[in-house]
Amino acid sequence: MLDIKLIRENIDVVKDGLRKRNQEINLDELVEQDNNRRAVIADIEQLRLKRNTDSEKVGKLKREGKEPEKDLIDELEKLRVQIQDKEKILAEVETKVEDFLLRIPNIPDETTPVGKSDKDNVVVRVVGEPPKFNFKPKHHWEIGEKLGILDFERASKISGSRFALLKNEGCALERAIISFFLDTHKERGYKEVMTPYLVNRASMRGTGQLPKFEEDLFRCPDDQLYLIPTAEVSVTNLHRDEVLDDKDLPIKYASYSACFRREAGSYGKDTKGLIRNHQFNKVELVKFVRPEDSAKELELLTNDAENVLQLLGIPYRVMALCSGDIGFSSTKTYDLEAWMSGENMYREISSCSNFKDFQARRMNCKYKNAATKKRGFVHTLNGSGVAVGRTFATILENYQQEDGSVVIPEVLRKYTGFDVIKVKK
RNA sequence: GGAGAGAUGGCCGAGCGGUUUAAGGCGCAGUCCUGGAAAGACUGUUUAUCGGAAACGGUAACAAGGGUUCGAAUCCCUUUCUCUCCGCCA
Repeated sequence: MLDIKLIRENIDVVKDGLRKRNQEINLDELVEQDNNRRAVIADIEQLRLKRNTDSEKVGKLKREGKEPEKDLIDELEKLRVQIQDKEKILAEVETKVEDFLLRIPNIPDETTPVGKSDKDNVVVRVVGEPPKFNFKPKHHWEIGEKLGILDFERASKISGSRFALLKNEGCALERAIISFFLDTHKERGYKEVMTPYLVNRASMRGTGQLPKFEEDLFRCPDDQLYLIPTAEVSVTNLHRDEVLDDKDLPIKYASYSACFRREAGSYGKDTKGLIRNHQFNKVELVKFVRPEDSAKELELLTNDAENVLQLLGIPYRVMALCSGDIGFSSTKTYDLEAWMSGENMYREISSCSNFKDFQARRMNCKYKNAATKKRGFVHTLNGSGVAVGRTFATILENYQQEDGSVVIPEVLRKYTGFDVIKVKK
């Protein structure tokens, strides 16, 4: 959520930021609504002031054993009704302004490249070389089914399309990837948390999924709960409505979770394999930092995500997303794209973003500045560290052998207990 | 699912229609005292928002929302959460 004061005082800056996102939002209408809100508040406060002083008079008289005059009581009765009416109006106006604010995206950072679509994203660096094959590399779903570690047919029998079923060494490999990610991030100062997968509306609003992206979420309406699309939601909301201690910052969390996405609007895209499933595993990195540190912390967070790809020997590139392609809550995002030999292209495997105070304001998450003794909103960041199913897929595609077997990357072997997945005879 | 108890400031805890400006304590900060410290004394110590250059002042907040009342932390209703007991289930 943007600060209404920022919008009032620097409306051109905000308009400019939204223009870079190709967003048409009538901010003048919002300011008009907010003016109205302020006028109603001023009215109510005047009325309450009068009520408070006159009621005090009544109380004083009663304590002295005297009866207050009827005129005074009548006047107060009238005030009560007036205040009640105005309060109803205020509630409506406030809801209107808040709902408006909750649907405005964050404004892009100055360093975010300006552009319209993913075609305008900028390659920041390319790390590692795609492996060379003297045969035609297969897609991961072909490899996995042949090895008996992936079974999409039965997954769709059980649940439908866009679900995966892991079997045999596939299960061990998935668990190995998760453990490897968590252990590696913990060595770099992240604290591990395991959080609920079902969260309430307030949490979804806090990180920005609601109210605008309801149709992207799996819902349990009977219980007013939502399945998390990423651990970002539950981990970031750990500190909703809290005031953090300056000396504890930055706070860094690593969290494994299953993630659930309806993928509404992506019909026909990536229908095969592990790339775009309704349910998938992910290790997420989340940071709470001082505002002055967030730019630097985004670079470090991205490096931490890159680190696991480097250790796995997966070639990747870092993309700076352009203003038209960054997410609703983000000011700046780096995507890590892993090389997929079967598809002969780079695919997103991590997305690292700096939200600045956008989520913190929605969540009311503050910190007390030790030097100034003032409270302010923290900055939040997060990034995948990294997507587990997609890592599984890149390993199959990049480490496949001509005979159909898959070699396990060195760093995973102590977790899997085997160093190759062989084709069953 | 049933029955009951509860939710008050950073923390503990009183208050159960109007001098609450939320007692008292702990903690924290400052001043005095001291060679230094402890102890002691005194002073201060929430947040949001509006007005104001500031000092300061208004308004709101005692889990959340609604109601009763001239006036609600206090009475009534609903919801959420915590705890205890019973039942059911793993």
